[in-house]
Amino acid sequence: MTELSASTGFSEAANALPKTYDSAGTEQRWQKIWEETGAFHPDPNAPGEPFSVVIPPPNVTGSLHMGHAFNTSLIDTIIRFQRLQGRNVLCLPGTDHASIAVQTILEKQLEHEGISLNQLGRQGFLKRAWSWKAESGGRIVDQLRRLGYSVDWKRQRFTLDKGLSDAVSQAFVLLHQQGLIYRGEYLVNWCPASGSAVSDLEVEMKEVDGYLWHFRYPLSSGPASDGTTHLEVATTRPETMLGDVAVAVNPSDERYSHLVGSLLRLPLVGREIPVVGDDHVEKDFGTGCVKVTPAHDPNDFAIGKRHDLPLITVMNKNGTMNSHAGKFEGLDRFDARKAVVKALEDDGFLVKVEPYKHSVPYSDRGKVPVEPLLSTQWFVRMEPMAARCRAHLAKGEPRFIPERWEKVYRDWLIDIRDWCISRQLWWGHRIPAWYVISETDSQITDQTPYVVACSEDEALLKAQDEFGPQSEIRQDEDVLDTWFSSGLWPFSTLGWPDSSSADLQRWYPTSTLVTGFDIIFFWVARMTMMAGAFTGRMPFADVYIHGLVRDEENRKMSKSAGNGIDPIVLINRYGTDALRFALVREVAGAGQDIRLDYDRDKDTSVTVEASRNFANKLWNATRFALMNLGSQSYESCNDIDLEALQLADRWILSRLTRVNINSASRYKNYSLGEAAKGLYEFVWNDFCDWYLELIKNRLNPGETPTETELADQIMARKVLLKVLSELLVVMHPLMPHLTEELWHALTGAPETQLLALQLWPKTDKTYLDDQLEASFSELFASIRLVRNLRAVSGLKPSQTVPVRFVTAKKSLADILNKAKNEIQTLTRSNDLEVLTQEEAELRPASKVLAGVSGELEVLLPIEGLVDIDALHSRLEKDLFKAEQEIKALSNRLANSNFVEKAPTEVVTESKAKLAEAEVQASLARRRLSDLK
RNA sequence: GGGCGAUUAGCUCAGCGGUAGAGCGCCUGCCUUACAAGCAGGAUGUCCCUGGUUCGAACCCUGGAUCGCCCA
Repeated sequence: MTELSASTGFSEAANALPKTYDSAGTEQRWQKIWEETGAFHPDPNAPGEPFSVVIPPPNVTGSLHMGHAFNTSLIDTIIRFQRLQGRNVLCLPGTDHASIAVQTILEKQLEHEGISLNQLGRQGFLKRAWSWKAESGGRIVDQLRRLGYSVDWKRQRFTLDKGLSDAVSQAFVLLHQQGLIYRGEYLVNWCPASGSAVSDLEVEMKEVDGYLWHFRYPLSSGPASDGTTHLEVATTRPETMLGDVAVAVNPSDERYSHLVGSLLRLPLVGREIPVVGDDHVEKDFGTGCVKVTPAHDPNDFAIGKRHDLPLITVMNKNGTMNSHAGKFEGLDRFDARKAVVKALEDDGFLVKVEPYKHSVPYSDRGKVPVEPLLSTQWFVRMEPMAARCRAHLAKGEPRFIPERWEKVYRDWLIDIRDWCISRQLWWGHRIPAWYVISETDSQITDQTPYVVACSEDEALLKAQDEFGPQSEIRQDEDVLDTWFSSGLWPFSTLGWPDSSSADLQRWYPTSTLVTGFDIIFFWVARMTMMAGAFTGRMPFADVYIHGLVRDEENRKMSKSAGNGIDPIVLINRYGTDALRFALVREVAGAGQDIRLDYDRDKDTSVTVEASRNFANKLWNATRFALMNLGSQSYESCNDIDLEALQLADRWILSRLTRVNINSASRYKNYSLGEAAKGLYEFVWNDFCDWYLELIKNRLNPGETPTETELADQIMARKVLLKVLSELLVVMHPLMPHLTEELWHALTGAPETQLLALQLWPKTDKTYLDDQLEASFSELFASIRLVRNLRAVSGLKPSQTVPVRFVTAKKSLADILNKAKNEIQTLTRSNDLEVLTQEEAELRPASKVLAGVSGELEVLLPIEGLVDIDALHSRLEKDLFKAEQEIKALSNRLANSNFVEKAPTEVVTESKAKLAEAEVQASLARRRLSDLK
């Protein structure tokens, strides 16, 4: 426990605190101290059960957005909690090179500057890319710091670091050795905008309004026996007809089956193409005849395979038509579409055009339709890797929270297609494959032999060994898909492939992965597959999946949509802790998206503002405590005699213990929103509204206090210290800066001693007292009743009044009697009595203010100066409510089915409620008649 | 075509078998020596529709509507 110079004087500390919480100064100061003291730089040899997290590395594409702030808030809350639990916590930060995204940004810049890629060259381009990385990465890391992220900056990694790049080469080599990586010519998703192949996951299907063009393909040998002269095909992509190699019909389609085997003459091109029968053709779709372009459509590619058809590619990689397109060569694919339609129409082959809604594959990054294109690429064989993941999943590894995401993950691992990993880009990990060029006259073709190795030297040795000492080699020009390196992140960052790495041994597998549902396939599944292949284990025990941050119109926030909110703007306005608390508090248990309100003109958010106000509430509660703690030593709060406590003390300690236990289990079980909401209620309602108000008198006993009063003051101070100091620890994961600041103010601990590294307060279940809490609920309701009565009848707030409570309920009378002093203060009463019904009857029946609630009647025996009408309507409302309840309850109890079948507790409870409502109604009736 | 969410107070969302809750907003009083970023009091709902199960349904089950997402 903290050493504290006994009487430094809390009031001095209080004087040092301004009236409102200044987030900016406080936050940056603690961020600096945390980092400089190495608070979050763990030693692998330190004691404590390990707990580790690798953060989802942000792309170095500019700056952070709200989604990162959200993810960060959740992770940091979790790891700070685990640290308070005494675990040896590593949270490893870093950034991702984001191959295609960064290259796109840079190419745009170059285009803007009028510099061509060829001019700049690969090396020149990479130089620019690295300087962009320095700038963007630096900005992102600064932003992460401003979120108060308790990560170990000394272990910060970047996916293109030496170590991580070596890991990528090693992984590639190993997969290749195992036959899981292969090279070959296949139809891939070609993004003409970025000039690269992309994976299936980087393609998004979009519904677009297009047309269905119907064309006539004539039979080349004249009319058939039944007089058929042509077949009609329908297509949404006329320009591809230049590459048609067949027309397919369903063999069971009576209209066409006899034509299977006949030849058609392809219009414009003149090529003879066969009619083939294929079961996959839908008879009911269009005309039932499908043009087959195997080199430009995945389905057609499959048909082509089945019928051994040739592949004719009619486009270049930049999306223009090539020499196979004849007179259309050089046209952009969309211009070619118009030209082809026009030509077919002119030649009389166009039958009709109908508007048609269909799905078009778009490139995620390039924002243009992808072109299925035949090209030679590198692939990872997915099925064996997925099978291993499925086997782990069957054992519950990893565990998904919320559970439903497990199904999403599992379904994707079934029927998985191979992963195209090569990208025709410069920024990224160059593929560690070298072609033996001496074998093929330095022309690299599909048949060129190659070697795969971790370095050029090693590759050369391999090549010479295999192809002779004269062998020359040249490295593949392409880079790897960014997700290839991201897949290694949980272990490459910890030192893999060096299995002797202390970090790897200590912290791998990691404990929890926290990420958005949008990258379950891209990232989570890739990590589990890679980890399975290289470490034999799943890379994390738990996967906590959260939703996305949406804007006020429920749109996903993104840079491209231009609706992103810069978290720093909100931090500047409200403080980091306020933003974090607001985000975490919004999280629902089921992992829904969260919607953040934001006024773009004013840069304000009422959600975050509410959290800022909450921070200020806690700030002022602590300030109040400091003003009232006198010379009470901080340590003394550990010495509390439960028996000697006042009821209010025992009540707040019961509440504190409860919130402590609940918070711990909620943090642990990823119910972070629940944790935040529970603490908000405890701080604001229980602690500030009730407890602090209840003890104000005891803290200020006046000029000449009695010995009892002094003892009572000390007691209140001790409890106040205990509650507040524990509360600050429990709140710390959610509002780290504020609580660190306040904890230091309260404990006087030196800056070298940090709240962030304290231990979670021990709970003592003997403090829990259900009955007392129930009694206090009744007490509070009674106080509210008096206040309501005062307000409704227009009494001045400053006016003190006598108060009479009348009740037949013993437990209630009991607590009211015991809390007389407090009630007087909280109701501005100068004279308080608790009476039985009989005692009340003996009083003169003068005109009094009266209200009823439950089995309690409140009388304020004063006359005049009150609003009788308001009081009257208030009582009538009470009566109406009571009567409604009586009706409902007696109906229920009159139902023999209910009495027989409902659990006895419920029946008893209903009877009790009915009795209570009846008392309330009769009280209200009597008071109403008194008023007349 | 298959699947998954959502639909509750003006707004944002909790609740998930025992006759509706929070924050914000709104109304009425208060500059009460921690906090006006505050205090006290108050109003506000065919819990999307439809059947069904049940003594009892916002909650469970059928069917449907609307919005959103994922996969093909």
